Amino acid sequence: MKLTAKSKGPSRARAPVPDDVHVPGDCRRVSTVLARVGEKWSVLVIMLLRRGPERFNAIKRATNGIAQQMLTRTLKGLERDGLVTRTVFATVPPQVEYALTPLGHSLSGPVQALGLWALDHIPQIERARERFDEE
Amino acid sequence: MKLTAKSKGPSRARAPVPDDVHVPGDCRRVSTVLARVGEKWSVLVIMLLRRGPERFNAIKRATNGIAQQMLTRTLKGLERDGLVTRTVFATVPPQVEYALTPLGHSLSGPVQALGLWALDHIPQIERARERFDEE
DNA sequence: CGGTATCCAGGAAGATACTG
DNA sequence: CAGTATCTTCCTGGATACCG
Repeated sequence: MKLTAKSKGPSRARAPVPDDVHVPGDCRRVSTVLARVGEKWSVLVIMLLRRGPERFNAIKRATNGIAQQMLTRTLKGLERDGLVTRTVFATVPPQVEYALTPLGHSLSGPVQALGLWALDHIPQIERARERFDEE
Repeated sequence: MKLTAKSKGPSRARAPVPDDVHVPGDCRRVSTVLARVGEKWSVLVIMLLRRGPERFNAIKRATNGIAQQMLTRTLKGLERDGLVTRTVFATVPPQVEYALTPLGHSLSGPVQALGLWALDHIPQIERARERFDEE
């Protein structure tokens, strides 16, 4: 979403450029990133990996409660987006290390900002929810 | 995500993280905010309302393609979190105006930062996805 | 105009069992 | 250790119809 822009109507209609730029295509693509951030475990893993590479079970322990397959899926999603690398060492038993890519590190900045905002305002949000739910 | 209070069932989405050791309670609460941001339409509506209050159908037109009920749900969720206000004018036909609260305005900052990051890095992410999907 | 009420498809999250 | 394979629940998003 062009974050300062106004929608103009059906994207198939035409493309007369208005006073500001709203590109529906960009909008859709940005939302795939927001969706990734909104996933339950993705951000937790990203923040964890900021401190350095970790092995599968170390991440699992650190996230405390994630189902094994959910962690597999989460890591695969992050790897697919180029946010995390997966390195297999041919040892016995096998050892797999996950690490943030530069892209992943770069994402962790804005995500951290959002997280800090949330920490700051969660009491206010939770009060609003309670008030709303009372009716 | 269902942002209604405490789910206890073991098989619910967004099951509670155990209260003990490694995951601080704040983590869980932050993730409810991230989940809201990850919803398909929430951020779009927030960004739209930054420029000023809008009526229901104006938002609907601007978001271009949202189903009416999805907009109702989205707005209700934002209202519940105290991010948006809903004002009904007793006119004929009825007129309902939605506006960002100060809390909503405040959230739009970090969200915009994340959106700009996404715009900047989407090509890189999409290339990574294509590469990954080739195998 | 601005909603509810239904119903539906798809997928996210999870529990559990098995494997190289 | 680090995964797959299966099966289940139920949430998200959406389509459609009706209402005050």
